[in-house]
Parts: sequence; C-alpha cells; structure tokens
Amino acid sequence: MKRTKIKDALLQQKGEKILVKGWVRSFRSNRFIALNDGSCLSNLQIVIDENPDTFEKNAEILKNITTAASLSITGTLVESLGSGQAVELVAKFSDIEILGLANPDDVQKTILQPKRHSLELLREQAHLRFRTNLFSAIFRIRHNMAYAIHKYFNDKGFNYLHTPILTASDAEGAGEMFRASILDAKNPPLTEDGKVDFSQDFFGKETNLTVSGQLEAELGAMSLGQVYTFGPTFRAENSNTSRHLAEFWMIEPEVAFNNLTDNMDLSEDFLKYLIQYALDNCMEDLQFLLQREEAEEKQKPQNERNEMSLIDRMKFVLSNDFERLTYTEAIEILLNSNPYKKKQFKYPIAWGVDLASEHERYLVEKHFKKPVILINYPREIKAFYMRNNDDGKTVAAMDVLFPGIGEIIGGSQREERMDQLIGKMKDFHIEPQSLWWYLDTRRFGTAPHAGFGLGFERLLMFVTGMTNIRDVIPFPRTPKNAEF
RNA sequence: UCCUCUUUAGCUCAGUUGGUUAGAGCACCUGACUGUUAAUCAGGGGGUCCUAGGUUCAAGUCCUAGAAGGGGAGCCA
Repeated sequence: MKRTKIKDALLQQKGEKILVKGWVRSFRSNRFIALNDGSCLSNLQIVIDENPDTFEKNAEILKNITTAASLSITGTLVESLGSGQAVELVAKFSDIEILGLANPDDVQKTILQPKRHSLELLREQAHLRFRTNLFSAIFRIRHNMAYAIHKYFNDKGFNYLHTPILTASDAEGAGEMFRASILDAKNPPLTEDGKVDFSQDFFGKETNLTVSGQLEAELGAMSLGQVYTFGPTFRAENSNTSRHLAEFWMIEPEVAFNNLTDNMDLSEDFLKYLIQYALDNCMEDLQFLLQREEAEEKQKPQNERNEMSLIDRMKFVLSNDFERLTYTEAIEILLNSNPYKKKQFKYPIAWGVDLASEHERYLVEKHFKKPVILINYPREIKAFYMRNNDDGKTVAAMDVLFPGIGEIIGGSQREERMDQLIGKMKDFHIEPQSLWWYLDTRRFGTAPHAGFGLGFERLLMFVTGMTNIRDVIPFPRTPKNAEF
C-alpha cells in the first residue's frame, strides 16, 4: 500500500484503509498515539483496538511505542469518539511496525521530551528542533516564502541569476568578509615584504565569500532586463544581535530602466505579495504561531505588549500604503518630536548623521505606525554605487523599515553615469581599475537601473512573529557558533 | 566590540546572614490504567551548584579572572 500523508489522511473519507508513517509525539493510556509526519502541523491520532489481555503477548511492541520513535501503521480511518480531532486511525498491534526506536532515557535528555522548552535550549539542539510544532511550522512557512519569491519574480518575467559565492572583488563595501583559502593556515607562503602570498592560493588572488550579489546582478540586468538573486550571503561582522547572522539569505532584484520610484513600487508590491501568500497558504501554521505569541504576550507587562496580533499586523501592512518620505523630512519630524524635545533620544539628530535604530523605531512604530520607506540619504553615509541626486548632497537610496524589525530592505537607483561613478569611487577610496568589469557596463550602452536587497530571515521574522533571527533559519551561524 | 543580566538535577527554577545530608514542579524509570488530548494515580532513581584561582574554621552563597547564553547598542539585510 502507498503511504498517505497525514495532511491528506485528515481530509480523507472515513472507512478507508490507509498506510501512514511518522514519529510519535505522545502515547497515552496504552492506547492513543499522536503521530506526526511533518506534512502539516496536526497529528493523526492512532487508536490501538485491542483488549488488555493481548498486552502481554505484545509487550515488546507496546514498550517500544515511545515519544520520538518512528512507526509505520495501516489502519482504518473512522470518526473520532474523542473531542480533540475529527478523525482517527484504528489499528491492531499486528498493523504497527516500529521503524526506529527511541530510548526514553536518552530522549529525556533532549528537547524531544514532551514539555515546553526555552528557545535558547531549542537552539542548542537545532538538529532536533524540527520535531517541535513551533519549528516545523516556521520551516514550512520558510519554504512557502522561498517558493513565493521565485513565483513572484517568475510571474513578472524576471530571470533568476546565480551570482558567485566565491568572489575576488573586495570593493563592495558591504562589510567584513570571510576569506576563502586553501593556503596552509599555519605557514602560509609569504611575499618578499612579509605579506601572505595569495598568488599561490587556489584562484591566484585573495578571495572571499560574497557579501552581496548586487554588482554581478547589475551586469545581468544590463542585458536580461530584470534579474534577481536569491542565495546565501556572508558577513564576518562581530554582530551579536537578534537581527544579524553571519550567514543569511538575501534576495536582490535588479531592473534595467527603473528609477527610484519604480524601485519603491517594486519593493512594496513584492513584500505585500509575500505576506498575502503566507496568509493564503500557511494559515494552520500561522494560527499556531498566533496562539503561541498570544501566550507569550500574556507574560509581559502591558506596555511591552504588541498593539496588534501577528495576523493583524500582516493584514495591516497589506491594507496600508507604505509611508514614503525623504531623509531630510525624517530629520525634520525627529527634531520636532516629543522624545527629542524631552531629550529621550540617546543619539544625536542632525542632517548628515545616519539615523540610529531608536530614531527609525520612533518613525515606524510611533509616528507613522506603518512601514516607512526613507529615500534620498546624504551621499557620504551610503555606498558608492548609489546615484547622485541633482542637489549635489544626496543619493537615490531607499530603506524600507518595518515595525519590530527595522531595516528589511535596502536599495537604490544605481549611478549609471561613468564620470559620476568614477568620482564616487575616488571619494570612497576604491581603485576604479579593481572594478573594471563593473565600469564596462557604463561604457557600453549604460542605462538607468535600480535594485534592492531583502533580508530573507528578516521577512520571516515578520511573517512568523519570531523575535530572534536565529529561530527562523535552520542552523544559525553567529560569532562563536557554527555547530551542526 | 560596548552596556547589562543570567549560569544549581534531563528541563524550568527556588536556595534566607557564609553553617548539618542542596530542594520543588515537569520529564525519566517501575507499577496501575480501554476514550486519552503535554492523560492520570502510587512509588523510585537522578547533582563537576559554568570554569580556574582566592578569602574563610567553613563557599551554591563573598572576591578576582575567564567562558557560554539572553536583552539592548553599533554595523547592516
């Protein structure tokens, strides 16, 4: 018989004989097995239809139906007599095959033991946390969001571009990089002036893991028109926060002939599509996350609680236009704000200084109370490739700020004018020759274009309501942590 | 990297002014249990008090250094 997934079994006609396989979540009264196979959040209840006088004869199998064991069971689907579920599967001992044992003494030492665990402990056992309701829900949603991203871009005629993960360009300015090398770490070959001789390394030059696929994506966009990347990204920054990972996944669309307004429109439409997709396709898991969040919120003091629930926050973003304003306007608002007047901000506010997260949070969570797109930042505080505005002071940058998360998207219209671009590179102490291939796109039929980077895990934080980024990626890499 | 808090049983935590044999709930083990929903009831086992020094007659408790983790900040997505 072919295996039926529990997700489908729960919808199937009563009276049918089916085969299911999965892992035991709990076993009660020598009779009721809660079986989960990951196809959905819900368990299937197996009811063992035997008299107690058969127990002795089947002691071996009875003993081995323990939390976390894997089973294969054939049985008949019937209407449930209990109140917790609509249907259940009735089976005899002879219908149950133990596929994999789980010793209760050992299970007890893991998060598989059927009780509530802290997120910190679950993180330490990331290899087992998939087996929990919470993390199976999160990673089903993660899959659905990844799929929705590809679907969105495919439906809009974008091309998925695989930009390199190993890269020799060191001028992107997006952060500290991880070196990729096969040289002997203890005794690397040295040049005459005592530096590491990377000419003897695998690529014949110093290479690193990518911090962004943007520059290469621009090259693709200059022919394919619209491209996007979706891949791992590596930052060797010593960031110890709930919003940063050393290895994370980033989506970077890049569109020829788009200006900053087009770019804002794309980012807003894209985010709304993804949130709508989650509501349309992940409701069972979202309901579970909602209930979990509500239980958590009850533990907190009133003033720290969310004003809106998870699903309400998602619907709220869908039904409101993102607030679009310039950096200069944002500074004005902040200078006129109550917290500024009462000297409640820790960091200074002045034109030319980057906004601190307390300022961004004020704008998003207090002033506008919805997602905000900030544009036209001072040129000195943004990357070299962002297009100079005509005022001579600002660049066509945009940051999309979300409540509770901060910057979820960073992007810009790119500088397409060769002279301006070279001028900017010099200002930022980047040797133009090192990016000769990038500059070539401006030599041969240059065109206005724009793009942005979306942090995949930050999106997932918003969609799942998880407040630590380490809980929305299977195996988080952070300073001092690369287990599994 | 900075600020701050935490580290005691498998887990979550209590542990008084430094003082006898370090406790609870859950989990686990043994037994009971055919309509349970993280089942329930009875009994039982289980400790490198984060690590290394130090003070003291005596340290889970006080001091110094370090490690790991949480929260916040910087950097950013």
